[in-house]
Amino acid sequence: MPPKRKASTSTRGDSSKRATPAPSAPQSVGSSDEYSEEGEEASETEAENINNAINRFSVDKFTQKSRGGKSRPQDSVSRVFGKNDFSYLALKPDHDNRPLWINPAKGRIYLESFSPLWQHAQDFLTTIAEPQSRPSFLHEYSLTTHSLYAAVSVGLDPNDIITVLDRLSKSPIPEEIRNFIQECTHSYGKVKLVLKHNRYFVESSDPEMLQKLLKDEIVGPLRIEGSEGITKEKAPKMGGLVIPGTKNAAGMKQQPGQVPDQRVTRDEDGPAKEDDIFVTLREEDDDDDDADQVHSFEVPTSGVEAVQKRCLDLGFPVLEEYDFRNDEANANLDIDLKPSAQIRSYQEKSLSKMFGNGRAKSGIIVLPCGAGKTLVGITAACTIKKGVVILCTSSMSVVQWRQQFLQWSNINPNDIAIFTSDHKEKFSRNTGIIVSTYSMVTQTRARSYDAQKMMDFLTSREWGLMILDEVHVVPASIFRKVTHSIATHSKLGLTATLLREDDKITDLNFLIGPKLYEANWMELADQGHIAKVQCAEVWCPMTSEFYQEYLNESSRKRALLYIMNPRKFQACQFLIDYHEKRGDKVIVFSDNVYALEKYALKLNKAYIYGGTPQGERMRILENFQHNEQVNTVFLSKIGDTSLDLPEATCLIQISSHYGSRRQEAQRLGRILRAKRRNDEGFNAFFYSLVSKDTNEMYYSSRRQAFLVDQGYAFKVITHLSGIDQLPGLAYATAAERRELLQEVMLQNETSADIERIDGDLFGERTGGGSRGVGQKKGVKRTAGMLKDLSGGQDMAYIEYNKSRNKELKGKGAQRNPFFKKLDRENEKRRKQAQSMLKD
DNA sequence: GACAGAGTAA
DNA sequence: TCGGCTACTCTGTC
Repeated sequence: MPPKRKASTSTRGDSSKRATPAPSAPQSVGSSDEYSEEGEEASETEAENINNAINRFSVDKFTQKSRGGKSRPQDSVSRVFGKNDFSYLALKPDHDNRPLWINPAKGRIYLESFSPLWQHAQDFLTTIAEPQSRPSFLHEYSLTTHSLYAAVSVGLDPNDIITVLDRLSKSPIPEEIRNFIQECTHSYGKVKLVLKHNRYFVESSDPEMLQKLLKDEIVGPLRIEGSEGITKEKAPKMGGLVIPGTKNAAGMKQQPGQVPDQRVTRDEDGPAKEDDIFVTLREEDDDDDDADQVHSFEVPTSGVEAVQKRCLDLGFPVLEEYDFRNDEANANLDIDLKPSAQIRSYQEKSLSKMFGNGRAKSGIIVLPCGAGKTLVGITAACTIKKGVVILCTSSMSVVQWRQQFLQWSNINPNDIAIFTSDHKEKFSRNTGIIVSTYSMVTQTRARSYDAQKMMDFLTSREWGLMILDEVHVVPASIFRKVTHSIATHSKLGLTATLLREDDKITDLNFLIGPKLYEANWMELADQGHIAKVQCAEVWCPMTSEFYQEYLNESSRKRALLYIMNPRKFQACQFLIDYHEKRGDKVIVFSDNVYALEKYALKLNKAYIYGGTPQGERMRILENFQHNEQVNTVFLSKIGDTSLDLPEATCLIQISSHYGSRRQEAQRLGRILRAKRRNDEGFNAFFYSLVSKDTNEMYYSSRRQAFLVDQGYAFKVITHLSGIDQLPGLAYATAAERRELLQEVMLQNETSADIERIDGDLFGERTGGGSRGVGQKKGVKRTAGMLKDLSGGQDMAYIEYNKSRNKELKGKGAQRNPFFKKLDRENEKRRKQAQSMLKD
């Protein structure tokens, strides 16, 4: 088989799996003759399958034509692409100069990122479509109803969308896409949800639309009797709104002739004619129907979510806008950005989407961690200048938000209050900012007296803005209540990773609002706003002892084995040593607290997990940040969300939560804000330690999907050169490794079932049957034997291991005392390890 | 300030 | 694809 052809086809096979579309390139595909000389070999690969299909083509050619449905022109390889054959789409003569391919069946848009028009096209596409995958050369976007709603909400006209799309596309816009855009956009903004005096009203200037809703089986019954009314409303003008920290409110609203902001266009040098792509988009909003009559009816607070969801399903999404400049009912808050706070171009872009027409639109802004999400939130608050509620996931980030507010704005410290379990402050004046956690606000059980009073305060008034940090958690069943239990005129969701492993993420479209802006990570890295990162996956072989146990354990217990793999430990030790010598600050992540503690104590490093008291967390982080001696810190998954670790430059991941893409991305985000990022050739490092030939490999690939979509490339490291020469390498001898294995197995069984310890160490062995997987008895027994050989049943061995003996003593009586003792033990050791930090 | 207990996310 | 398991946060009591 000619290698050349094989290579080319397999490339196509691979790429179609990820970003590359191969959408409609009839000319580029060879004729059937070229392929027909291929032999009929057994199909091993996908590429092979494709070839076989091509070979069969001559037979299928006629049957296919006679098949019903639309008759599209077919060519030699149409059969292969099936529904994805778009060869009927004609290419424009100058298609080479245009960067977009469009898939009419799925609404997917593919952008050639090497095109000179790339920058323009990207700005446009992020406005009208959702980025799916942005690797080096070809970016994939998806045109969805939500993305189109968002586009219209920032002031784009459907015809403009089609015009610009057409200008950028290699082929004329397919009919399907035109219709889709028209349909999605024409009813947008017809229905509004308005908060007035703590009551919600559904408003529309079109009485028919309202009638339609009142007749709807879901919305109708929710109406509060006798609340229909007609009001006159004057639509506000955009003019004069300036987002603090920016030169002007910019974004889509620049005057056609105006020279665009330098910072925004710094690295754009496309042909001059392309600047007018956006001219059509910069026209003023069609607020022609100013002073229109508005019809409305009231819905109860509890019904708001249902109404929003229903309207979205019906195809007229509810618009939530806050005309804060004309709001006289709520007191103004005295707040402004400090002059020193300079907003970056992408922050400005995202804010201009939010305040695009002079009012505040609810929605979500997606920025990588370290790119200044907090500052975006603060700027939004400074623009609206009304009462603000900020919700975070942990008490730690509550403190940080407050600090950031004090740092970037001139807010009076008395006007910004914290509401968590141990701080229940109130602001002294009639309006202010409250920072709290989701769980504090959604708490359903009995509250302490103070907390209840605080909640009453929160729910009894109207707020101008609610900032939802880490907004991807909101769709979770109880957190979503916050969106309506606190009355607010606008909502701003912030997150780095708009991802969940379940399908609730789309709920955010009606819980909060559309995605207003999503940054491109690679671009921010190129511009020096976030650090460049080298990603690597380190493959650590399992030692034979560990692998033996691994093969014989039920899946649940396997995890601990591959996390505690001595080779992984060594790799971790080596990498820490290597990077500390380079002067890096290293964070090690472990999802598993047992492993976290084990690693940290063995390597004599500080660690933080959920049980670490607030004060101690602060102290450790403080030291990590400023103390030259403390260059490594171990974090449990508490570090995934909301910890602010400005100076880390290297990250090592030793265990993680299954295939959670969010976690991976969030962790990576921890090193993106490195201050040295602008040094020549500076790189941050992200290592994922994976035990070879275990489930971890599979999870790891799943986890990386998001980052790969963001354009990151993972290198695979199979050998760390010099690791064997490292002085003081842990678990270098077989004896040490056996001891570790023994400990791990014990721990393993301890957490799984306390009774087992008796059987394992003191009781009689009852063969394979007692240990879970019954089917593989023969193998199990062998494993038991191996374990015995390794010292498991040997009392002498146990005597050597004093601390373990102590634990075993406690174990005999009851279940709980054992755990208590174990915990106390761990606590003691932990304190010892960390007391060194206090000096 | 420590601890138990409950509820939640993922 | 599903469900388990773990970590985390908050409350209230001592």
